[in-house]
Amino acid sequence: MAHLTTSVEYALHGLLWLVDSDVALSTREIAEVQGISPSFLAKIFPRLEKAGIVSASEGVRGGYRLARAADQISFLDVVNAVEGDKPLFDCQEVRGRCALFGGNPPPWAISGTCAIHAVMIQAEKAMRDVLATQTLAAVSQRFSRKIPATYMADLREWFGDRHDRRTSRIGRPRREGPS
Amino acid sequence: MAHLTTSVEYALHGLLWLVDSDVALSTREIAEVQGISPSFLAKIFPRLEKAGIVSASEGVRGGYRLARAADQISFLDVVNAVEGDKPLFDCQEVRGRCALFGGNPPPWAISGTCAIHAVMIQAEKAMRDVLATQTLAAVSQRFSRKIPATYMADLREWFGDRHDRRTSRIGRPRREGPS
DNA sequence: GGAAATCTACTCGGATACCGCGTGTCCGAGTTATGGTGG
DNA sequence: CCACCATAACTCGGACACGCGGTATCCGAGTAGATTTCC
Repeated sequence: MAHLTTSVEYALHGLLWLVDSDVALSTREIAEVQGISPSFLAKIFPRLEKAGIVSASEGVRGGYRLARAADQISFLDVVNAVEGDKPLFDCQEVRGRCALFGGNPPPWAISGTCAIHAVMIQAEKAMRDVLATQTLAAVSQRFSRKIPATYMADLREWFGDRHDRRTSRIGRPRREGPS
Repeated sequence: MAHLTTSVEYALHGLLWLVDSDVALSTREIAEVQGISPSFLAKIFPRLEKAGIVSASEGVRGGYRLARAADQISFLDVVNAVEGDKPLFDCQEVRGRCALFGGNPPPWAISGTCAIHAVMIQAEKAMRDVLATQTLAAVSQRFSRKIPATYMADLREWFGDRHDRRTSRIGRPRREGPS
């Protein structure tokens, strides 16, 4: 398992579907069009909503939309929302455990940040800076440049069919018994 | 658990003890002076040796020394040695799983690197670049500036006592039976 | 025809299981230096 | 006096247990929208 988890990857891929969509998409739709687990994606999106990245609408034809413009959503926003800005390195404070201190480390040994920790913080900041510069809009644009027109049409059809099938069964009570 | 693990932290702290040492230090000594698990540290140092960061000498008074100058050992070297340059992000290739492809993604969809993956690679590179700039010598120097002279003397005594006790018992067969 | 009931699909939240990996311990094998022992 | 042996401490390597957290599934509760039913 890497530090940037699969959850983040699924969230980002899912969000890209919302960039150009004018209707709300349910987690099930997003999951199934990508061939990933609907149950798992349904656990990720609430975190994005709590972070204000997407807004949810309930009920039939409910789903998620982007809560703000795609160029205002950075990769860092998504990572923090899904993982809760988990640190890259958690210092065990080895400094203060030196045998000579006997459990009572002197102030000079534990003041400030650990020299090793400081390097790691710097490395983490460099990583996060890169994530902060990349937005959903930029990546979406970069990606849509590769897509052939026929694929776009097929996608529209796929979502259209799904949408029709969804609403056509709403509210129709069962005529007869089970099976 | 973070991406830069406790093993890396222990390795770095351990290596710092070797920077200014003219004798080889055993993993047990290094672990006990720092108050960490000797068994665990003994599992980490062989990796550093395999990577050519330290050199081991066997037998009594054996132990580890730095295999090259401390300013030629970067944090990145240590991280790679201990963790085996585990990627920050492992792409699940969601691109090719789109439902429209039906298991056979077209070449345009899976050629090149995934747009999301590319961002992560860039972020990882930024992190590794920082780690590559920091050397053991630099951090050791930064740290030794904080250490009072009395502490240095105490340390020398601690290692001296240990060394004497170690050699004074070598080769002396038990005079009497157990206990 | 309009209001209420019904049904469906959705989001939300929690409970649960699985599994890989990092942490930590333990033990046996092989190696080296030291000091005692026997020729 | 010298060669040999026993001992202690070390590295090396693997086996093993433990626990945490990420992945993944399932289910119940509450909600919104469309249709049918009833007055």
